[in-house]
Amino acid sequence: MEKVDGRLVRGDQTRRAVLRRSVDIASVDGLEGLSIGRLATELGISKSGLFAHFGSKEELQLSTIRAARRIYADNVVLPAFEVEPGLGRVWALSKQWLDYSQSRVFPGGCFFQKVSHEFSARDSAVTEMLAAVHDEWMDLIETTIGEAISRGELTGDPKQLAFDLNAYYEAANLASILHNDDTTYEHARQAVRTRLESAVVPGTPLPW
Amino acid sequence: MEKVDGRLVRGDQTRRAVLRRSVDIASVDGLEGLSIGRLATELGISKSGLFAHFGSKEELQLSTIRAARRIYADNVVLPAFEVEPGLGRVWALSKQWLDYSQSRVFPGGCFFQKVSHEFSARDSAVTEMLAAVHDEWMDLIETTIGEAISRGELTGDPKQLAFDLNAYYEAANLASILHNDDTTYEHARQAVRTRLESAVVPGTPLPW
DNA sequence: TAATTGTACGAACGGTCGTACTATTACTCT
DNA sequence: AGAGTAATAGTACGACCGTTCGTACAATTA
Repeated sequence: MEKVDGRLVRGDQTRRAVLRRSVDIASVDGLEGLSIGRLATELGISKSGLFAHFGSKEELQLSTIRAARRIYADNVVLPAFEVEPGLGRVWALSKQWLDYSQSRVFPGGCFFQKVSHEFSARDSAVTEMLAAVHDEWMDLIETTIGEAISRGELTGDPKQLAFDLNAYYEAANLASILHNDDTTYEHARQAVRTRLESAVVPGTPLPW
Repeated sequence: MEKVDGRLVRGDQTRRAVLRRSVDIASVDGLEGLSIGRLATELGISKSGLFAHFGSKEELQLSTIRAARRIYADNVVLPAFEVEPGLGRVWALSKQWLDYSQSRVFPGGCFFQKVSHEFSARDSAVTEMLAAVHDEWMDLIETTIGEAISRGELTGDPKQLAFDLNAYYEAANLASILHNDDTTYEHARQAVRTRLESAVVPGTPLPW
């Protein structure tokens, strides 16, 4: 029971407020650095009241990942999908991703980069969900590239191209946060353009 | 006072044993997940005795980074530097890095990837040291590429090429750990080869 | 031999962690 | 209006955190 007549009931409002704060904290301090007591204090609610919404720390972490996924979809995927399938959409996806990272939709940079590294070497439900999200994302790039290939705008191995593009995104994200300097995004944008040009079918108009 | 007649004294042996374990733990659970109590228990020594060697948690973290840097230098940089400067060395550096990650010199994959993400959005002495190590590493790649350019084996912007190669390394490292599957290293090796071929001066023999 | 230093120890400190229970408040529905 | 339920708060817990302390023993130096 989350909605009544389309209106949010009290509990769900709290839940949303908690998760909105959770994703920001986790993008900076990780999903372990995200502590229930701290979260409650910052939101001005009781620790036990907050805890009751999730039942366990792990469930809070999983819910936080789901919330971050929605924000990610809204800020990266949806805008890119307003562009027609093909090379234009591949470029839009790259542009949206780098803008998403650079504009600090999450204060600590890409949420998923952060927490994926945090849980990468463990074996938990959180790790599994993060691996699934990573898979989902790589599949999405590959599919988008596949559409461009079907339309005769790109050639080559979509998996390889997806790997390369994603690598540029991630590298720019880390370097920019670590050095608090976003000149690296230009390297990434240049890398994307050059890599796409190497795979583009002659005669195809370039979207940048 | 660390050595007597070239022999290690007791305290330094302990210190080394601690750090050898620290880098492994940190590569899996991060530098915050590295707790003094746990470390002491695993090594069978007292918490307070261990603590006395470092004086603070932060100093333990900094020492751990220095220890990891030595291991990194031994396993990645030194082997590559046995190859003559030029394209061959650039390739050797890439190969060594991917082997270093794939062979799990650190059980959690690349130590620096892990902890750099962990501390990237913070502002501490640890963050500064990690940023410095990252800089040092990027400079090393650029210099190595610069040598190949001076010898007329490569063309283009060394900074851009360094960014691209490092991006392939990092992306392969994360994907392989997250999915517990090392097929992604072949994507990385292929990406490195293709990228180098795009910058190689015609007539230069390829080292792979 | 005496004094000093290096190394490691156990115990305890105040804090924070996640979690479990019980009470209290606020809202819905008949 | 009163019962019933959902949401929040209060309190307490055991475990672990980094850190400090006083102490014991061994090795080095005087």
